[in-house]
Amino acid sequence: MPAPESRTAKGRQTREAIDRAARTLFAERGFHDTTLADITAAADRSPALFYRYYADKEELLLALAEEFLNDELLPAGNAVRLPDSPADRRFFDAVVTGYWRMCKQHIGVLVAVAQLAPTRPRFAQLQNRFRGVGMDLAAATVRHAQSHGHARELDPDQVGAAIALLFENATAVFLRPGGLPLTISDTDAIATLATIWRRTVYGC
Amino acid sequence: MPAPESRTAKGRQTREAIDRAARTLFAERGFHDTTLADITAAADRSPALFYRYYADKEELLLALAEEFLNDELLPAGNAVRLPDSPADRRFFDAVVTGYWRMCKQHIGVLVAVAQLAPTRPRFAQLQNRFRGVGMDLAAATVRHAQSHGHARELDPDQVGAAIALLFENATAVFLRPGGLPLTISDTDAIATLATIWRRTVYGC
Amino acid sequence: MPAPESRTAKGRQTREAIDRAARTLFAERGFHDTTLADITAAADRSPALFYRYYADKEELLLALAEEFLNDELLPAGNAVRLPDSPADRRFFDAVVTGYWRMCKQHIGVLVAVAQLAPTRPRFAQLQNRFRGVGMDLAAATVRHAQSHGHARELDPDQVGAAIALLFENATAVFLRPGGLPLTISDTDAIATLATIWRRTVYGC
Amino acid sequence: MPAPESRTAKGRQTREAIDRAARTLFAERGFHDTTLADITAAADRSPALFYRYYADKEELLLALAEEFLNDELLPAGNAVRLPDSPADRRFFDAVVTGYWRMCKQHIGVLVAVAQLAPTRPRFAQLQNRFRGVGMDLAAATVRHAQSHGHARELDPDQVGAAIALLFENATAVFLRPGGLPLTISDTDAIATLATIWRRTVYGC
DNA sequence: TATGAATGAGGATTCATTCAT
DNA sequence: GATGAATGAATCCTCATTCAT
Repeated sequence: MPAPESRTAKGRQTREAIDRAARTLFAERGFHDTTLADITAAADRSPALFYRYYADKEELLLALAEEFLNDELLPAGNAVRLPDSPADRRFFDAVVTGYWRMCKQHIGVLVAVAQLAPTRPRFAQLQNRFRGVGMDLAAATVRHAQSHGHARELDPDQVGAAIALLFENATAVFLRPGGLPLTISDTDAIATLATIWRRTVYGC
Repeated sequence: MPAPESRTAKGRQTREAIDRAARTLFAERGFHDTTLADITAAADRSPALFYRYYADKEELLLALAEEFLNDELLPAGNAVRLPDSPADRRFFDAVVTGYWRMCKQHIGVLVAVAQLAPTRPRFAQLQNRFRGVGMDLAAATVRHAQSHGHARELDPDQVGAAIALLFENATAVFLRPGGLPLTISDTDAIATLATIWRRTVYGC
Repeated sequence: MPAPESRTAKGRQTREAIDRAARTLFAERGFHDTTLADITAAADRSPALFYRYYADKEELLLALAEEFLNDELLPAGNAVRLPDSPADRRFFDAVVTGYWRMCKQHIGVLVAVAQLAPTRPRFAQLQNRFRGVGMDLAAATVRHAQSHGHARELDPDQVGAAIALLFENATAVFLRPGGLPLTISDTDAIATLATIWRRTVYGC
Repeated sequence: MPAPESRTAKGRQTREAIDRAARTLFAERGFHDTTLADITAAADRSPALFYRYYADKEELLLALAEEFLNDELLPAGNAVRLPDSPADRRFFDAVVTGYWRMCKQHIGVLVAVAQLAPTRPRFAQLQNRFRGVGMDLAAATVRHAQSHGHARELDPDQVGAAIALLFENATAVFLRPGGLPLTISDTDAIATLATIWRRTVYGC
């Protein structure tokens, strides 16, 4: 039923209005507390219209998430180089900053996916693809460091996974209002994450 | 309406049956996909009986979480000592192992709280109290290390928060089936977390 | 199941505690918003105990109403004399005062009966027996006046009914807090009712 | 959620079907014994549809009552003139007849409001607005009579209130089947009420 | 494409009432 | 006589989803 590529301009506008409304509402209320009626109302459209574009609410989230993953996260992940040396603080800062910015734009989608993942295998897999980007990158930095004589004792994959999970949760928590008692600026949060990553890999 | 401490033995049994059922189901299906009917059925009781013990599903979760926090997590947190030296790997392993074990018992509650926190302030606060335990401890290890000349550049509170978020997400993910593509044994997971913590604090 | 005359003293106490609680609660919240649990809790007894004394909530109300009717209203109604003359203001004042006082004690029962009467024939009949007392008396004053040359044009029964309905509603309204925008003292209310009755019958 | 004025004709029909069903059922069974399912079934609609038009059963009653009050009772009340003289029986008959007819159309609403008023402040206030119409009018006739030398001893407001309460109860009782043991035709009831009112004011 | 109206299925919740002790 | 525990049968209400236009 959903047209693969919505033909008319009007149709595209509607779809985008729905997407935008969903992203905002997911960020504010999470997945379960956002009803389809909320979304279509926020998009100034009729409830029935939703079904011209998506089969159901999960399909919508899936589409938003895939879009984020394929259009932003994966390309960004592939473009990353590895650090030149233990002293290359620029590398860690730059990567974390980029990651942070992207997540900030799509925090609603990330939160919604995280709410569904424990229950729906489909979303668990999706979430793992998100994680994979970070895991692979972090693991690569470990291997890279090891090839230069550092961090001998570390298991690259396990450490990579842990680093990715740290980042995932940190964005989810810091990027939402009221997430923590402690208020931390974006800059500080980024610096802290970069530091932990770096010290884990290089020990300094 | 729910008697503060159910008087009779029968009542206590029922309450525990409900609690047990809820813990299991929350772990399996999360909060939103567990209905009250599911819980009472799993506890082999009538749906109406639920309301003798809890006002609603959120109240139940709150009680389970408070119990975990007050009876296990906080006492354990208070009992922890600080590491003797950078070489005191025992310290980190022991603490992480203890934390891991406790979370494993209550993973359903942790998952459910995490699902509600983005939406319900009450649960966001509760979650922060959980986090607080880890944050304080991790921050203390940073300060302790600094007082011995290590980790000068770190902000103890921010690093403490990050470490706590790492642990929170790692337990949530590793302790559930299908959480990650990568399968990691409990021992390995514990070792990895302890290592990241230690290297962040002491750089080795 | 309910013992006709509760044997033991303890039993009588319990029954009276329940009756008292019901009267109070009916007055405060009406019949439908008073649950059996409310009543037994207010009586400091267990819910199950209720059924030793009454078959259900309606039976309880019925008993309270019958008691009021048979023990107070009917005897009082029978004891009334007729007015000596058009100038006998004492008569009307005294009768209305007595009626007012009795109703004040049992306003909860009256309100509850009034709430059920539109629906349950049993209570409609009961309500009519209450009304009958006033109707008969008022009709008698009309006939009495006519036998002395007054109020020729009036139909005694119809006027009696109307006067009774006036009194019924006036007590129901004035004897409950917030009943009317206008606040009227008991004395004034009584005087006004007596006056309307008298002027209707004697025209002065 | 309920559109202010349902746009389409179909919507208006449905709303009216629900209103009609509610008026009938309230008249037959009162408020508490009429379920939403009863109403929607009588309106030949699905239960869920109710919530497109009203938030709940009380909101529905409120709307019906406001409509009656604002569209019929208040305009009629404002249009009334005062009696020319003590002999102006036409006045009293006409006013009472009009009132009687209006109430007859909406007896269900009146009964339902009366059932809720003892408990819900909102409905108590509403009921007082209904009463206000009669109270003001009756009080005005007293004042008018006093300005021509009659009824010196009466307090206009208190007598007005009492007359209004008489009418309120008389309609509630006579306009429902089985209300009284005594069967009285509409004409007789109207005549009796008019007479009591007139005699109270003018003494003849 | 778009919409207001309509619905079915399901979950939370309440309460009178009964049971076992 | 008394009680805490337990239950079945409603009822309200929500929401994703479909229909008719």
